[in-house]
Parts: sequence; structure tokens; C-alpha cells
Amino acid sequence: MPRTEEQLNKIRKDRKQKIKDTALEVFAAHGYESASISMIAKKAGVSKGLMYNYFESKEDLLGTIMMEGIDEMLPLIDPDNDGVLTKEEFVFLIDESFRIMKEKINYYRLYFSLMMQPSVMNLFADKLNEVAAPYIKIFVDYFEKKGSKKPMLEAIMVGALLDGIGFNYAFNPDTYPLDDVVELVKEKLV
Amino acid sequence: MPRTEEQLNKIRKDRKQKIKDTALEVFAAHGYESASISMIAKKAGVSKGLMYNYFESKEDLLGTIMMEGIDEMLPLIDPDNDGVLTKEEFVFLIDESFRIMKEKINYYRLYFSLMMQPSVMNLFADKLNEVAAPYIKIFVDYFEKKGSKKPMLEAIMVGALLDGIGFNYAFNPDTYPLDDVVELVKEKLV
Amino acid sequence: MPRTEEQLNKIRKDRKQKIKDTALEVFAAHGYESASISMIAKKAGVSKGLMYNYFESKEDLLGTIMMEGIDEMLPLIDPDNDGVLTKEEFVFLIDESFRIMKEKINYYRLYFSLMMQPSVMNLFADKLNEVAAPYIKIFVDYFEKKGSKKPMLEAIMVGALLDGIGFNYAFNPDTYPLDDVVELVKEKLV
Amino acid sequence: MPRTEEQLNKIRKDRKQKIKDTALEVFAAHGYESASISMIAKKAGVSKGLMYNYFESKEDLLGTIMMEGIDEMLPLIDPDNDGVLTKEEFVFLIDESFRIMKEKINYYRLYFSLMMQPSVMNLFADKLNEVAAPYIKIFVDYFEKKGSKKPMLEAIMVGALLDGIGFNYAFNPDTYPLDDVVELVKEKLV
DNA sequence: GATGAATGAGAATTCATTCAT
DNA sequence: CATGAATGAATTCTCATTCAT
Repeated sequence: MPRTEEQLNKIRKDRKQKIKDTALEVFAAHGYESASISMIAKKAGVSKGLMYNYFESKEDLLGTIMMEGIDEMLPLIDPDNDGVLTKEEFVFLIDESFRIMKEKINYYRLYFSLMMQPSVMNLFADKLNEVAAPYIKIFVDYFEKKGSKKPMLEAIMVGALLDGIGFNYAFNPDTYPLDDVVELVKEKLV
Repeated sequence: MPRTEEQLNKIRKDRKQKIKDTALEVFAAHGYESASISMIAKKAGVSKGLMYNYFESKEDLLGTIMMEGIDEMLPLIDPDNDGVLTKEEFVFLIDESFRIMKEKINYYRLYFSLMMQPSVMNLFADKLNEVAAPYIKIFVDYFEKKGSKKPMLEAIMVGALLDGIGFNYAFNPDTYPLDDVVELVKEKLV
Repeated sequence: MPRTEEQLNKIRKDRKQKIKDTALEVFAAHGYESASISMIAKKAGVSKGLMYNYFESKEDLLGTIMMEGIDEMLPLIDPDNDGVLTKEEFVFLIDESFRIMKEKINYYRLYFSLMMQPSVMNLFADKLNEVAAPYIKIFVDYFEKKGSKKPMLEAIMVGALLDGIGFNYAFNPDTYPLDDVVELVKEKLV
Repeated sequence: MPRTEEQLNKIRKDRKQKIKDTALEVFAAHGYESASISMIAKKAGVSKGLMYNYFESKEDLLGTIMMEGIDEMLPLIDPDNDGVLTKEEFVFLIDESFRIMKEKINYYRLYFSLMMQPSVMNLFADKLNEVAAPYIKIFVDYFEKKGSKKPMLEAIMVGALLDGIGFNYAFNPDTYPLDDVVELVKEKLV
């Protein structure tokens, strides 16, 4: 009995996901350039040729992974946020951010490893801004409410702090005292 | 008549420097893997072959650049530091760090772009630690003196903050308000 | 529809054999160092890249060819030999040796051309010894039985004689009177 | 005081000899293709450029070495030989041949390593024949005198034997029992 | 759809040779 | 004459991508 259309779709979907997951792993571990399609195909248990059935090119594979990674981070920002963040919400936002980071450490490694290459990052600039902008806005609002004189600058600084912690953690996830640092950050900021 | 030893030394020194400068630029702009020896040679105005007269391999070229970059950063740390940092010294250290960063922005781009690749970074881990360790020590001392309960954690957090600012600045040197952020950091920390 | 495992095996086997055959020819004609992968690929009618689908490196290609060549020579030695060689067996051994040499002239050319390079030959020393040792043993036994005072030395001398004939024949296969010389050798030795 | 013409000539001659000696050593040890001009220049203590002052090309250097090597072997053959070789003269010829071989082992290694490459050997074919021909003639004469039915074939066989001994010795000069083998050869032949 | 053999452009590297000094 | 910096063609090898089956 031939497979139904539905079954085929599920197979396709699962396999595509498997390829993306594997590619992310390999990209994160070796860097985008050093990772080869062969390596990914073998690790994902599919043929090289099949990769091109699902993705137009290595660059497309990278693009899809990065775009989806960004998309997954978007809902993190409170959609009901009315611009007036309470302390509790602020703390929650930070906690969530680092929870996601731990969970999606490979995404972060990939982003960090590519951010210095304008030729690559330009492709994702707009999308990344979609994630960063609301963050900045929330931080600005928060510091404004707290009566800060330079809320934008404070927001930028906090952004840098969170990036820095993420970078250090991504560089050395095994020994970095992420949770303790995050606690300290919250203490300082609220 | 052959050139004098002195002439040769000058030629060699100049050429080698020219190659290193160009390579750093290209590495920083495209990433180590994506940058090709051809690209660097062309930009430096020398033949591909000559590159190998001065450096054993692409990896050796990278290594030399990174090592020298680190060496240039070492003297930044006050060698007479007795472990008791005054506010003024602390501020000076931060100022110096960012002054160097602006001046050596390409080094930072290169470091940041390579840090997620363990296979590369392990080669420089020891040397990098030579730079980072005194920083951490100074920060710890400083926060201890200030009566902090968790001086180590605070030092780690400040390290992350500085890294984050550097990363953001390196990502977008043209529009990042580095000076203002640094001012704010100093305000907050002292 | 993908090819069956069987089809693939046949393709791989055939192609690999074609490459080995061509490479042996080219190595034997130009010498290992002077023969280029391009040259072999073109002559074999495949792309350069494909060479590396079948052999890890030029050295691996050489190694495979030499090892297989040696393996083909091993069965030549009478496996039932009980150490007591009759005249007839001795003559047969010599005949066989030169029959193989004529058939596998390119192998011999390759071996002779590489034997003066210790860096290469060391890789095959053990394997070559597997071929040479039984020969020597048989010769020693034979001369012992004949009542020779210095059977080992006679064996070494005969070995040199056979090598020399092979070398001269390989050097000039078109005009060397191999068969006549072999006849004379047999006459002298038995 | 400037050097006299004569002194200059001597310097030139000595240096040229030094280069040839070194090149022979390096060629014999690594093989012609694998030996580089740089390697030879450094080992000879001269600059790369100077090499081309004395030899037109790497091939010319090889050619000169091989030609001179052959020339040195020519006088070995008894110039007064009237075609009637006594046993004593025959034995002396063989002794001399192997004495030269021991002394000039590097020449032999070089010849043996190149003989399978027609593109190289054709350049020296005529010259080599000048050496080989009188040998063959002498051997033929000798065996004729001894009443052999096939003196030419015997001469060819003896030639092969001597070549084979040389080849084996050159392959492994440290452990090959050259002297004993030579003694045995003389015993058998006279 | 699925496979992996096959391609070819391009990368790093080597080295004989040239030439300004 | 002498030097070694400089060149460029050739070499080995890699890998994203294509395509016959």
C-alpha cells in the first residue's frame, strides 16, 4: 500500500528537520566554512544528493537555520508588553533569555562565529534587528521608567552585557558560571 | 653585488609586515577560512609564492598575527600593579582597553570570529590566558577592596560587559556609540 | 531510483581497477615523482577529483599498487614446498619468476625505480621481505642439498643474478634476449 | 690586491666541484625529482642564484654529474687490452669494478634510480653505451677464449650478475656482503 | 524520490628559475 | 660575481554541486 500524501509530508518534514539539526550541530562545532556537506549528510544519515532536495545550497541551508533560529527567539518578547515593564517582568525576560541561550547554545555559537563576516551577516541583518529592536525598546522603556537620564545608553550597555555573558558562556559552556552571573546581573539591574 | 645584510633585513621586515597587515585586514573582513592566500597576496601586491617565503603556511600566518596581537596587548596591564587598584587606575585601565580596541579593531574582529572554533583557539589558549588572567585578577582585587561579597563573580561580569561592548563595537564600528557606552560603564563601576 | 549495491560495487571496482592500471603504467613510464595525478586522470579518462574518491592521496595510490603487486607475486612460491627442492621444481620456479616478470613488467619497473629511495621503500620493506625471504630460503635449501660449502652466499648470488636480469630486461624490454639468458641461467645452475 | 686570473679559476673550479659533489649526494639520497635546488645550494654553502652561474638548469646539473661519472668509469677498462684477457686480468677487472662501485656508490644509486625513466636515460644512452660496450666485448672475448658456445649470452649474463650485485649492494650498502659475493663470483667465473 | 559517482573550480603549497641590487 | 627576494606555473588535494540510474 503506497504511503498517503500525509505520511510523505511527515517523512519530508522530519527529514528536513533532522538535516537542519545536524547541520546546526556541525556548523556550531567546526564553523560554517569548515563544515562540509558530506560531513553533515553522513551524520544525518542521508545521501549528499538528498541534501539538495531539501536545500538549494549550503548557503541556503545556513540561511534557513539562522532564520528559523531567529524566529524561535522572537516570541520570547512579551507580546502583550504595553511598554511598561514591571521589575518582575524584566527579571523574567532576562531569565528567559538565558534559559533559551542554554537550550539553543548551538545557535548562539553559530551566530557569534559568523557575526564578524559582513558578507554573511548582511543577509540576516533585517531579521536580527526584528529580534534586537524590541529588546532595546523594552530596556529603554524600563530605564526611562526608572528615571534614568540616558535610557538608550543604559539599554545599549545592558545589551552588551547580555551579549558578553552569552559569548563567554558559548565559548566555554562547561565551566562558565552562567547561573551565578545571571543572578548577579539581575541583582544589579533591578 | 649582493645587497647588504642590512638592506635585506629591511626588505624582509617591511614585506613581512605588509603581508601581516594585509592578512589581518582580509582575515578580519572575510573570516580566516574564507580568506584565501591569493586574495591576501593580490591585496598586498606580492605573488602567492612569496607568501611562503615569509610564512610556512596559512596557519602559520594566522598564528603569527594572533600571537603578535596578543603580545601587543600584554603591556597594557600595569606591570607595577601591586594588587591595590585605585579608582583612577581602574578607570585608566578601562580607557586604555577601549583605546586599544579602537586602534586594533581588526585584531578583535579576528579573535571574535575564531573564538567559537576550539580547534583554532586551543592553539592560542595559553597565550590568551596570559592576557586575560591579570585582568581578572585586577578586577577581583578591585572589587574585594570595594567590599564586594562576590568579587570573583563581579569580575566575571565586568569581563563579560567589556567583551560584550567590544563585540558589539567590532560588529558595527561605524555607528556604535562606543565612547558614550564606555563613559557610562565607568560611571556605573566606580 | 538509486543504483543497486551490486551495480555500485561493479562501478567502483571497475573504476578503481582502471585507475590503478593507468597509474601503474604512468608511474612505470615516468617515475613516481614525475607522474602527476592530472596525467593519470586524463589517461584514465576520469576527472582529477574522482581520483580522490578512490584513493586518499597519491601516496595511497602508489601504496595500493605496490602492495597488490607484491600480493600477486606471493602465490608464485610453491606453498607445498617441503624444503627439498628437486631440480625440476627449481627450474620451474625460475621459469615462473621470469614469466611473471614479463607479464608484470610495469610492476618491476616501478619497484626498481623506487628501490633507491629509502623513504619510500621503508613503507614496503616488510611486505617485500615476505616475498624475498621464501625465495632465499628455497635457494639456500637447494644449494645445501647440492652440497655447497656456502649455500647462503650462493643464494645471495643467484638472487643478484635474477635481479640483474630483471633490471636489464626492465630497462630495455624490447631488445633484451630474456628467454635465452634465462635458458643459460638454468643450464648453469642445475 | 685583486686575485689573479689563476686564483679565480681555481675558486671557480673548486666551487663547481663542491656543487656537483653535494648535488650527487642529495640526488642519491632523495632521488632527482625530490631533491630541490634550494636543498643542494644550502648544503653546498652557496646561494641559489650562484647555482645558475655554474649550471644552466637542474637538468644540466644532473647531466653534468652523470656524464662525468661515466667518464670516470671509462679508464677502468684496460686501454691496452688486446682482446686476449688472461684469467688474472679478468679477475682484476671484476675487482676494480666493485672497488669503484664502493667508492662511487652514490653514482650507482643515482643511475639505478633513473634508469627506468626513458625520458632521462635517453640523454645518456650513447655515453653509457661507451662504458658498457667494451665491458661486453671483453667478456665476449673472454668466454670465446674459454671455448664457450654462446659467448655473447654468457657475457650478457655476467653483465646482469654484476648489475644485480651492484643493485643489491646500492640498495643496502650497510649489510650486503659485497666482498664475499664478489669472491664467490670470481670463483665461479674463472 | 534517493543515491553516490563524477565533475570542475579553486585552494594551499612547492620550486625551478630570474633579476635587481 | 653573488645574493636571495620574487615570480608563476604546476602540483596535490577539497568540496559544493550535478546527474545518470
